[in-house]
Amino acid sequence: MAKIPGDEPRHGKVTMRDVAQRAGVGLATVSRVINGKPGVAADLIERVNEASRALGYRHDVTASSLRRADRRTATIALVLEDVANPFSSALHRAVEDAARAEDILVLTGSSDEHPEREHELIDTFTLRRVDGLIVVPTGGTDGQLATVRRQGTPIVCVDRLVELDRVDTVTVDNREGTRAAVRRLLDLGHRRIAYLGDMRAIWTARERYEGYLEAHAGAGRPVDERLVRRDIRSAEAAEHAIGEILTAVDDPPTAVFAAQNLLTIGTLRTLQRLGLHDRVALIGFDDFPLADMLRPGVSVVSQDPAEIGLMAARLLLGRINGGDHRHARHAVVPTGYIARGSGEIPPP
Amino acid sequence: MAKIPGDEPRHGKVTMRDVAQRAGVGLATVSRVINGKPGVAADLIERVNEASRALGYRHDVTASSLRRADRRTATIALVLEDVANPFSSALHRAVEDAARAEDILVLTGSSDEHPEREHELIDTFTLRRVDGLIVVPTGGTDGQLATVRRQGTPIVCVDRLVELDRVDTVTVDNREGTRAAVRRLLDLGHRRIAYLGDMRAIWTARERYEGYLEAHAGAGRPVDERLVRRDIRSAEAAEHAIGEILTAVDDPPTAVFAAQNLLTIGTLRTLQRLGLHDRVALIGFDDFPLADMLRPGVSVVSQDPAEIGLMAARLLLGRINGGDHRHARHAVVPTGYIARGSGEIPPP
DNA sequence: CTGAAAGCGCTTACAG
DNA sequence: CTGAAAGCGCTTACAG
Repeated sequence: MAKIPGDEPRHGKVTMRDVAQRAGVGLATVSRVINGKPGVAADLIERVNEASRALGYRHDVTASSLRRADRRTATIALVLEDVANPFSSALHRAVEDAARAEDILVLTGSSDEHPEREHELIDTFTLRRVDGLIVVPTGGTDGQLATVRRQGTPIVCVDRLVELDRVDTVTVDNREGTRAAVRRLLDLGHRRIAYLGDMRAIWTARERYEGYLEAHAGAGRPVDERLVRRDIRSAEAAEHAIGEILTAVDDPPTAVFAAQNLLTIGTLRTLQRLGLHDRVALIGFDDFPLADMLRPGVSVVSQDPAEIGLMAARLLLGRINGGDHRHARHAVVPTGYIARGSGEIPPP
Repeated sequence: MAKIPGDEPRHGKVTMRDVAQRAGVGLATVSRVINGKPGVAADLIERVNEASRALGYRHDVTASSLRRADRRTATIALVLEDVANPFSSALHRAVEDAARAEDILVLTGSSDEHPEREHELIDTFTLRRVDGLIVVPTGGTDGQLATVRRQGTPIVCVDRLVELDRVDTVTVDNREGTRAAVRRLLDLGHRRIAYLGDMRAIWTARERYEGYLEAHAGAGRPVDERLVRRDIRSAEAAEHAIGEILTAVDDPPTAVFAAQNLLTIGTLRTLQRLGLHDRVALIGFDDFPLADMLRPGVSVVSQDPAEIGLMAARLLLGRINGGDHRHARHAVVPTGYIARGSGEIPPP
């Protein structure tokens, strides 16, 4: 930075040394008091605190972590798909709040679902010596995660199941949430229920499809493969796919289950375009803003990203705060069902 | 953290000292090469790079910043209203991308519009010695911002105007965007246009209201105070307020301008409830997801948070990278208008 | 152009 | 219980 004449000395220049001097004690004692270590005489504690207050001393966490035995930096990192998408940002906020309660800072990064990018982020964060990592894994970095974990950094994976030694996971019950919702459609009398699913490479997508199959099996109903489209990755692709199914199949579906946000919206567009939005039932997985304002309101299987984030933060902070366990834990956060109309349309 | 027997040594333990040894040079030379400083013999550069690569050396930015004259940490901080709201998170993403291009990390925090919380965040971030600060200011921390700036940290304020020495700002043209939109309604023939506005304490809210007044003045039309409600802070309050205006006023408005996201949605709810959504025109300030899927589609004055974020990042990084100026700069990002139907409804 | 030494702000053995 | 010294991983005067 260019030096501008008017500049004051940069940042609170009062150091521990200053506090020690003013309190008339050694540097080590100040350190002990600041860190709340036991075994310091009460009057010294008093003097240090007073000097610290009088001078406006501000502890430098970064510098302290350098020599510290445990290297703690009071920082954790959060690797998301994209900080700008609603699921990610709600998760982010929940983690921020949980971390703040312990004066821990949160670093974030967006992987955009690219393993290389995720790898890079994990690399950056571990180099900055974060105390722990919460990751929505792309699936392509298991080796790296295992290594980082073995080197001592606690890790919690979120949203997708990973099976790594001492790595905790938090997921929702994708399978059960889907099964229950599809079962509702079957119970309403629907016999031909289309299914739109995300990339098979994604664990959640596979689980949700299993739920769809289980619902049919549980009701003793066959699945018509022609009503199923998987590996759909955008709203546009969903628009197209469901359009095909609705028009090209001779015996078209009377209901649709869209296994992801964007696919729900794409389906909706096509239903509106074909004028079928009041005749074909629709349930989506994952809620979205204004779903209640549409006509009909869109029924969804809802997840609670804030709850997921809180859970992940708890597991991580638990390990960081001395409770590092030998075994991996897996928390499952329940899904809900929000009936708004579209999922309650009966078959003709 | 509890030490688990199976743990490997924590983190890449190869240090600059190791590289120096392997390359057969002094520590200072390694530092010079890593930092790309001029005046090192080509063959030494080669040897250092080779040793560095062979050993898998990873530079510790945090440690380096401790002794560094400019104290740079390759970190900037972003103080948002709430990382989970769409405007904030889009801004966040844009800043992340711009910072990443220069290998700079972004710290974020949510002020929730509370000055005390904002103060705390700025405090935390400066203590961690961030190289710069991008802030969506609550308005209650001007003194702190001025001090931090004087101490040398570049600052860019976003979304709201602040007038502080050497603090840059990025805003949108709230006034002009509003004026143009309201003018459209006037040109359509509307004579009674209701106005719903956010807290007067917020600069953007005041600016938008000015735009509403200017449009009327420009068209030589009077403003009826009974159609104006300001200091509205939630969708529910907007629902209520516009309900009152539409039913209690003897000569009800034929159009509504909602000066903020939530207010637009609240208005929409009431219009739908009263069955007026196809008869009363509506324009909102700030776009929102699925606005195009509603019936009618909701017309809005749109801002581009990604553009705002990019702009802010550029101004900040410019100052950080040696271009610190004496004068404050103020960038204004233009707004757009998206016609989707609701704003195009003519008066009866 | 290059390296040995000092030092950034702190913590941690090590003596007392 | 307390303090002087060494050291965390690096950068920066300071000599050569």
